[in-house]
Amino acid sequence: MSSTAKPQAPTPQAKAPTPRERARARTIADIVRIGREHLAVHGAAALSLRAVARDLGVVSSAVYRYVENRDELLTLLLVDAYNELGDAVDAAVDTLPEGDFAGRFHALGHAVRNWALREPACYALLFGSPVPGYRAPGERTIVPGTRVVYRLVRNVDAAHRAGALAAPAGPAVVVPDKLAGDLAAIRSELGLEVPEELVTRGVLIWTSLFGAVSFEVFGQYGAGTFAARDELFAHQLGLLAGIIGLV
Amino acid sequence: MSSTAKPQAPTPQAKAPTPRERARARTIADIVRIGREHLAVHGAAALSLRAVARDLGVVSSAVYRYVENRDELLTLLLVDAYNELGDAVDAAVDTLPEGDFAGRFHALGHAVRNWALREPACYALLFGSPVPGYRAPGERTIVPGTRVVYRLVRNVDAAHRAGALAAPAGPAVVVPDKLAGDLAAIRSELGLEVPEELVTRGVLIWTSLFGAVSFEVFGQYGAGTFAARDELFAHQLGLLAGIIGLV
DNA sequence: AGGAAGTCAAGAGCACTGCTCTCTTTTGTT
DNA sequence: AACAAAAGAGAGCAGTGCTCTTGACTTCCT
Repeated sequence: MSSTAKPQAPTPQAKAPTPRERARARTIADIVRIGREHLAVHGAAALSLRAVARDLGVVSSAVYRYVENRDELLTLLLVDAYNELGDAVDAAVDTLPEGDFAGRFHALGHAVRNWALREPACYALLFGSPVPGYRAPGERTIVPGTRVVYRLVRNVDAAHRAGALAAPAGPAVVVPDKLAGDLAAIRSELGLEVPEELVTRGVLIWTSLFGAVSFEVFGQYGAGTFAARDELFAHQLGLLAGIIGLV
Repeated sequence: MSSTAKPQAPTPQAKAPTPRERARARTIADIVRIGREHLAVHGAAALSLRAVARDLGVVSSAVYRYVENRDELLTLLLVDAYNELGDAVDAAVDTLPEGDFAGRFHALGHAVRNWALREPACYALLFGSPVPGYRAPGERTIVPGTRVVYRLVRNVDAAHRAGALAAPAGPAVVVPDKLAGDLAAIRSELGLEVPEELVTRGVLIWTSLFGAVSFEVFGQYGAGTFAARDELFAHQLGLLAGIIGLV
């Protein structure tokens, strides 16, 4: 369970949680816990409500008292995983002082990778191919799902404000007009001071970070091609840091 | 169907394909074609042999005469998709002259993205989360699965041999010893002349390319964040080209 | 205190899946 | 024409998501 998963208060008067509500919340938490175990063992697409019910010691239809259907259980697991990843990233980043922008970037990257290797099934649920027939409800997943990228771009923005960003490496590339509109919206929504051209570089290191992690978690590197995967990833992080001027 | 899918010749005397073998090969091709349609509509995990049998106009047990089980059908689809992607990349790259290394890199990137957007389910099968319980047989998938990355690194190597690679952008990053061993093996196996440090950059642009495509295909960009996705991708390709010195 | 309302577990049932088995029909070859 | 191999049909097993009904229990309000 994620530490930031708040106990939901569906009733208007959220003052006194009745014993019934307590028992209900506890059962739902058990379902999520068992669901995560099944997810880790069998994968997302093979997540079975009946199997969860068996492990819970209850008949399959009883689970539907707590979880509307299989999709809602997936949503619960999705939010839980997003928050766990966000917590891991926050904890790793907060270890370093605010001014150590490059160190914080590396800490963020390693935190993502370590969590992904520790929970490959959860990572696949978040960043792998979408589960067929399942559509994540944005109103419940957008906020936890954007924690990592927000943390990433805010770190870059803070480095820019502090004047700690080196001149971006590589030849200057012009930002086309249509793209500039999107970037302007992002900058204003997040209150960024970093210029547009660096926002695109931030997006690139974001997608590249997860691209590297996905290739490793999903087994695209093949069996014996890379034995030194820790070093490979650290090296790639260094290159990405250079792209955006985080030295 | 991929144009490079060779008709398999299981019999020792592969001289005269009997009418029975012809009919059998045709039926298998039909199964793969219908399987691809189902893959595109319902996704990989929901691929159903019974549904394929229905569309084939045959009872479910009959398809087991042609395909050993569901996993083997997945393998057939996997190889077919790998070859289709490889063909698309080859065709796009071969449009440009051999000496236009930067143009060929951009063509490769756009070919990957265009194919992925055209066949998102196939792309998810190749580069998304692994299908639970399915293990791709390496002896059948490694060769078609490495066509794109080989084409990518060979293009970089050719550019290096031609002296067309600019000095790599960004600060110099040392390659640790353990990683150097892996890189040496890759260089000798592929007969590369490009130095180790640039091989790591090649690996980075490889993973970054597919990271960007995956984020777009798998919907990680959210609903309305990026309206100018073509421009965003082209811009990212330009940045990646700069990483490796392809100007 | 007692009844109304709400909650929960259980079980049957429907339609679907992968896969195996047996039986019958088709088909190519001799 | 006869025969053997290949292919199709159908039943069946164990599993899935999900719905519906039934009975038991708890909580709350009058």
